[in-house]
Amino acid sequence: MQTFKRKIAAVLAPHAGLTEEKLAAALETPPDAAMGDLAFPCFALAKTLRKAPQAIAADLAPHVRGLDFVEEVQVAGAYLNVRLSARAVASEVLPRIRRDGIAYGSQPARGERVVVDYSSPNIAKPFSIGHLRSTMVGHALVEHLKHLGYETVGVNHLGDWGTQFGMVMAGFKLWGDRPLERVDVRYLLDIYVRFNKEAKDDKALEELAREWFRKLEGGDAEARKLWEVFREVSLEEARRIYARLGVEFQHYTGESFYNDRLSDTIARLKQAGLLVESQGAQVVDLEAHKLPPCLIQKSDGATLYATRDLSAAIYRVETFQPARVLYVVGAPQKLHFQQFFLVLEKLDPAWAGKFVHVDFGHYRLAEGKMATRTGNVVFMEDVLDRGVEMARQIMEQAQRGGDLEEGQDAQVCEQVALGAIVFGDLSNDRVKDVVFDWEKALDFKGDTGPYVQYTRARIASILRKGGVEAPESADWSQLSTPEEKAVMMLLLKFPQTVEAAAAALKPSFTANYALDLARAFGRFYNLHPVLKSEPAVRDARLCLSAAVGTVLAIALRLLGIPVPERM
RNA sequence: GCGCCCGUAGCUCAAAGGAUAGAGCAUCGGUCUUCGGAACCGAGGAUACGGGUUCGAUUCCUGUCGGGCGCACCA
Repeated sequence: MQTFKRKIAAVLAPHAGLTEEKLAAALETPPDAAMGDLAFPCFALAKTLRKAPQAIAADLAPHVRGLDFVEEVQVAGAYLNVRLSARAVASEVLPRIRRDGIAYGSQPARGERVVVDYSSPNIAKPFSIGHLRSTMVGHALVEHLKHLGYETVGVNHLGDWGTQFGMVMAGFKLWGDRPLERVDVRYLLDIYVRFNKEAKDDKALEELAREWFRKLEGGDAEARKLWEVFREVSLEEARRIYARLGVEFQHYTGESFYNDRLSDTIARLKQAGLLVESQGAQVVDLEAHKLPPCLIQKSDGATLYATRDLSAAIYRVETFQPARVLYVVGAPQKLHFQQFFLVLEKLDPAWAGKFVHVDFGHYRLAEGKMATRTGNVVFMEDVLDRGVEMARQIMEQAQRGGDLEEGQDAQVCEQVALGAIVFGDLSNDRVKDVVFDWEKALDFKGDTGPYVQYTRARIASILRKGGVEAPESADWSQLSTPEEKAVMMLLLKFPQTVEAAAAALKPSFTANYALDLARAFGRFYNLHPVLKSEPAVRDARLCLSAAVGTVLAIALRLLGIPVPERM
């Protein structure tokens, strides 16, 4: 796409009084393919050229008309509409995808590192559907950034410290009826829920929880032992889920990791003259930014969330020397991030803009807020398991023509379930809240992950049945239908889509692109036979199909969704 | 009370300041002796409300209403 835009810009720029870069950037896609493939709106030039925009468009038209890849130029009002020749588009994009393969749309290493902090579940609580967004948005961003030449460091900032551990420890000591070796997360959850319930009427329990947490901080052997076991069994579940989701982290540095750095951080803040005392606590005043103060140290001397986050941020900058640090954390914590980013900036002005909060809307239940405390949660593992079950049902009903080999079913069901769940999560703009709905989360029809996977699997099937590799090249003039053209225009658009997704930190761009491409291909192959066409047409269509298969596979990979060959 | 986010079709969501606001689900009607029907085609149906900026606003600014979230010793 850039190639065509640049060439058009080169001939138009001198006559439009714009730089080539600006002109190329102004080129857009018309709303209807019948109008053309690229459009240049002339409104903005009316002032500088002191001419009616329609007249400008008419004046510019002849310059584009001469280009060899241009099939037709039309002036529609103030728009200059350009139709590219299908042959030119095909010879531009199909060989490139063939050559680049899964690297299509990628960029060379740029020697910049990005730390991505994502997933970060709270330990001692089960992994809920609420953790899916951070996990998959973070993973998708990592994949996008890698594709675009960044080096990424995935960090799982486990919530493995804090008073909630005090609650579980206190609860376990009070009611625990299992040996330590036999506790698992759900058992811990029961304790946690019961503790919260009883603490409502019994204030002494809260004090007990605080006391256990103090013991833990003080290095008490028993508290330490409990903490280690609770942490490990929770992590076990999380790792199981990450394995299913195909998510990996370079570092599992949780909050506890920073415990021995907290005093340094506080000293550093003090040295910078940022700490002031307020109501017995140590805070950084942010009045000048019209924000509430950032609490660093409690009146009893204990540290807080912000202290640990500051320590982690400093550690990351010093250890990884990243260009940016992304925090994929829910929108409710926005204020917290604003505050502690400002503190970082005060500590070192060069850090301004280095830290980014990638916020997202939360999952809610139709019945109300999701909260582990009340036991009002949907477990991630249940969603995955039910997804697999539903995939199996659909697979059994489907008339698939016996294309699946023995023993593949289980794996495919898992892959398709993931496709439904993960794609459903990523295809929506991350800033919006989501009301969790079983039917919607496990939808396999229409605008869904399975639809994209299905289209890709059908392409794989066609290529298998063809019994031949798609040829390296073909007579591109055979790709003459509007459906083929539409598909190719989308293929051309893929690289800029990935860039836009990475720039906006919104994997939903890529997800929606994948749907568009799958739909466009669906139209094409329902209307035009590939294998049954005459050899020249067949070869060209095989190339086109292979290219779509490649791009869909890349898109799915960028989203962290498996790509089944058959389903 | 103050602050942030979100209001688009019956429902769930799209839309790089651009042309006639697109999909899916659901509903109704079609394709089908098929390269695998988790498919394809068609129909109806929408920008919460009022100002402003702009040649042009779903998009930017502002006010109202509605929903969500947050606002000091939790994370």
